[in-house]
Amino acid sequence: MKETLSHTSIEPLLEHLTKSFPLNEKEKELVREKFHSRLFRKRQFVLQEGDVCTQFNFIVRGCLRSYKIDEKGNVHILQLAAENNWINDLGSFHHVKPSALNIDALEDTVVLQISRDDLISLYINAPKFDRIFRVLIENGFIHLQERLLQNISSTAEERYQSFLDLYPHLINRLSQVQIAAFLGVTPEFLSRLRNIRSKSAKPTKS
Amino acid sequence: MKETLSHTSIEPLLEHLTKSFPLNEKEKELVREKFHSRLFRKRQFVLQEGDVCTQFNFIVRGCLRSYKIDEKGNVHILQLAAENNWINDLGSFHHVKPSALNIDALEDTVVLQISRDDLISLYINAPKFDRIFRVLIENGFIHLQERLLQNISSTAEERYQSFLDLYPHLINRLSQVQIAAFLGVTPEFLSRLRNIRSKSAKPTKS
DNA sequence: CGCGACGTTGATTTGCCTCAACGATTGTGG
DNA sequence: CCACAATCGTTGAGGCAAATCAACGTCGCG
Repeated sequence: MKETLSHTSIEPLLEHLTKSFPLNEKEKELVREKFHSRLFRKRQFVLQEGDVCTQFNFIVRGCLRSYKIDEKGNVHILQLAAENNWINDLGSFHHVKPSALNIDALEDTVVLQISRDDLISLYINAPKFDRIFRVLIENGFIHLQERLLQNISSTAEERYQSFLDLYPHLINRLSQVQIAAFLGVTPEFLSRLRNIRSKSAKPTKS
Repeated sequence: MKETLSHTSIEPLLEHLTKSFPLNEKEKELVREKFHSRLFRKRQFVLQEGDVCTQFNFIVRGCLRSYKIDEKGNVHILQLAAENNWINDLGSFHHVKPSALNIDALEDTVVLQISRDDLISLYINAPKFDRIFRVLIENGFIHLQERLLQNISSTAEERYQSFLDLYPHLINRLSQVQIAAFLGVTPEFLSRLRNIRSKSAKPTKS
């Protein structure tokens, strides 16, 4: 990966935003002005528990996770976010209060960030962003709802299958430990799940 | 409960909306024009699995639940919503596709409804509603995220305690069956949980 | 009044966790 | 570039939280 971010294009973000609604030149200029790129190395923190989440993060390249550590020290991954995805702690961001979450990098990752103040000024300068971010958050809400539904109504095996369907681009980029923490099972149990599956799966080439 | 809805006030909704941002008279008039009240009797469906969710529902009085029925016939409650809360299937509503959820009434319930088309016209006629609904959905997102976090990182007992803390106004209005379906445990197990708790809880009056 | 939903309790089962051990891989400092 | 440590993925044995199945008294409602 390049060491310098000077050539990091804001194009992926503009493209992503215009998917909801077309932007005029003034609005594009606002985006170019308010968002700033930043590189996070693998394992580097983007947000640490106890800190206030001050930035909205759009991922240009790489992969981040948000997670909570429970009192026993177990890691529970709330979100996995790769290219063209958003990640932050919305509650901490909006209410300007300490976050219970950590966000860190699973790979070297380039993000485009906007601060809370700049986002608010974006809303004020161009109300279209109210609409765009409304739609973005609606989509996030829908995705979160499906994950919760999955979580409360499925077995670990079904959740694993669902993960394979929904995150095909990530299965070869993440360790089993991370996948297990996302599914909400131990790595040992995920290993057993995969083992059982591979035995029962298409014994065609016998 | 009154049989007629003719006197149902739209005031609770206006009050709720102005909590985010003040509305001018024109905007209030739009709300009065676009929202319509409706009564659902206990056990009546507001939305049935397979149907498209065409309405945004704001609860004036009563209590609704959204839930999914899994292949074994078990009920999993996604949301419990009482006075001054919103409930719908946002995914079905926005993408105009069949819902996987049911919504029905746990009590006789009065809601104020707005259709998808009317909501869109609201956004077009007064962009402030883009902002208001952005904030509403942000709050819904934050709440949903906390629920998911709770769900993946806590035991049934902790979730029950959390429910007592977060929904004090509902504990005496819901049957244990409903609470269990919300917590994601069987009614039998919830009964045992309560039993153990009441034994270990303050033996002050001995 | 009768019937179906509710809340409880007991016995048994099960899905997943815990702890422990191992070889294979990764990565890192010397 | 090697040596050592750390992490990873796997497997086994045992344990626990919660589900399942069954039975029974109670209560609200039609």
